[in-house]
Amino acid sequence: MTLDLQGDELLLAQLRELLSPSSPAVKAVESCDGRRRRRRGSKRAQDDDNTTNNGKRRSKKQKSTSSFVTSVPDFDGYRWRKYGQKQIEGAMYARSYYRCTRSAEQGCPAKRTVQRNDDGDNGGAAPKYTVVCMGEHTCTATDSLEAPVILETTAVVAPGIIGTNNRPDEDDNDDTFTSAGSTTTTGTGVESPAISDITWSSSSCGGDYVVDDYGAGLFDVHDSWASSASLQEMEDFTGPIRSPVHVPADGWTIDHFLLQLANNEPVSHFSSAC
DNA sequence: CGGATTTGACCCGC
DNA sequence: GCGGGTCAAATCCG
Repeated sequence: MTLDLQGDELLLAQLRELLSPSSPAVKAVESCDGRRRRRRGSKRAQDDDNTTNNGKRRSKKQKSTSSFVTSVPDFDGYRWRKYGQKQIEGAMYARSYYRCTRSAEQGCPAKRTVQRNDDGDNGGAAPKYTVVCMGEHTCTATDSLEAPVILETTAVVAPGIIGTNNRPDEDDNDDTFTSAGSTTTTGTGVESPAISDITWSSSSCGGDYVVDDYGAGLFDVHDSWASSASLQEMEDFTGPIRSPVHVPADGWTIDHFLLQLANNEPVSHFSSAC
């Protein structure tokens, strides 16, 4: 994955630019550098006697975590709500903390952190992000807008999915892409997340392992299809799914996919529809 | 107006 | 004590 990858990422970047106007995430970025947010004081220091010590603190250990590296971190099929951002020691970019938007309604424990990799120069292409998922989704997708549909190509993007910033020229808060905001639905709410050359690893079963080749092979790039299929068509997922789209089985969630990858199992849900 | 984001402070494991 | 993870008020934005 050297030259081809760069080409793919170039294409990705171009697609991002094409679709970015529809992305609220980009707006967020723009607003970020456009005007500085006013400092807001936290009242914590004043009334911390009853606001912080009410036993609501987390337990730091998460049972199962899985991580992967992707240039499209906002792919997931779920909606995420950002609840924190932190500059990590030794990391060039801040780490963002997300939890499932249904954590409140349905008590979904799923969380994830997204951190842009310090991969320096990648030719202005999409930067890579390390996404660490913690906990599994217990929320149902029935009432949500997410009906994960995996495209086979890394270059294919869902409406709004890639509208995230991924701007290599941002140096500080460019990981403020919004996963939640990017999950714009089209009609039936069918979503078509795209995975771009992901590198998976899992610590859920002890010991990390990387499935770089696996992921790369799974989501092989089909430039020809990606470029021949018009973006308009791709945006219209209310209709029948086109052949290059892999439709997951019932009850599929990204977690299943994560688990399968983590267990080095064949991803049977992704039957080749080509 | 309600949901999402920002961000400083706080908590807690190591 | 340090640093990562979380909280929650303030703010933004559609």
